[in-house]
Amino acid sequence: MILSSKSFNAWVNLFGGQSFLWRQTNNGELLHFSGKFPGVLKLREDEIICYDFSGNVKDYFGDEDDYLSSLRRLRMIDDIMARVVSDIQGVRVLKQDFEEVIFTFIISSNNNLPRIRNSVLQIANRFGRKHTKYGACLYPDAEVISGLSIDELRACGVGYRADFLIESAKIYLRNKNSFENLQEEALVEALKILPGVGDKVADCIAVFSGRANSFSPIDVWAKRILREVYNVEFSHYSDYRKWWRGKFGNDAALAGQILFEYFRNTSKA
DNA sequence: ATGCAGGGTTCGC
DNA sequence: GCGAACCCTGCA
Repeated sequence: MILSSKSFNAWVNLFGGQSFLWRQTNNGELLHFSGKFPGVLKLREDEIICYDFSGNVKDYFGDEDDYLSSLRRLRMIDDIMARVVSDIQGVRVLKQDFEEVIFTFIISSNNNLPRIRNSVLQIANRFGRKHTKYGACLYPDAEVISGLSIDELRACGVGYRADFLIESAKIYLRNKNSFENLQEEALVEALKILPGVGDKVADCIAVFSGRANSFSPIDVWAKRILREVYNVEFSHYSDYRKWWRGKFGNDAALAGQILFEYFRNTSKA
């Protein structure tokens, strides 16, 4: 499969904080060291070539036509979106494996991107199986994580989240089926039974696995941007979800990614 | 050098 | 509902 660089910004989408399961190899390719969905991307000037993905590649990266019609709708919402959408290209929302997003984003709470990435990579390298072709270690599944010790995980730099990961893995394995038919708010509420998963991480899981699109995760940056750009601020997290849905409907998840990319880089907020 | 924030959540009151 | 603690690193 081939993606156009213009309609898919690999650097932003894969390394901007939606996923922690990508890394550059020494020959410059991008490796998805996911245990569920491994594969390799080669970046050319104007296209991205996907190799050896075991699953449905198209589903993971999102459909180009859906993306373009979302952009058309977002452009018409207000002047801010009109400007932002025309300035930013190729920012999308990934549809990652549900289980893997859970067990990488638990590590993200009160943490920073380089450290999260480092922890995720260490967990893969120590406890993941090797990819048959590339020899890289792939991120372990919930089954494996549930069997690790706190010390083994702490050695990967996750700190107090080690306990969250192990306990959540056990609870997830027992309740796997209960998540299957849930989406949007119902899904984020259900996800909060997992220790280490609060409002924000639940939103990340739902949105970055493609199972919610009517809101976008609210972190410190998002709060800052929404306050300064749209002049909105709430004390209850769920009020942000309502605001997103009211403003952007089913394009809210994409709107969030595009807005944050724009205002974080250009610091025009 | 000390303090604080970093893509928050849990626990205790 | 509210504040504090949490593991650890980088940066002011």
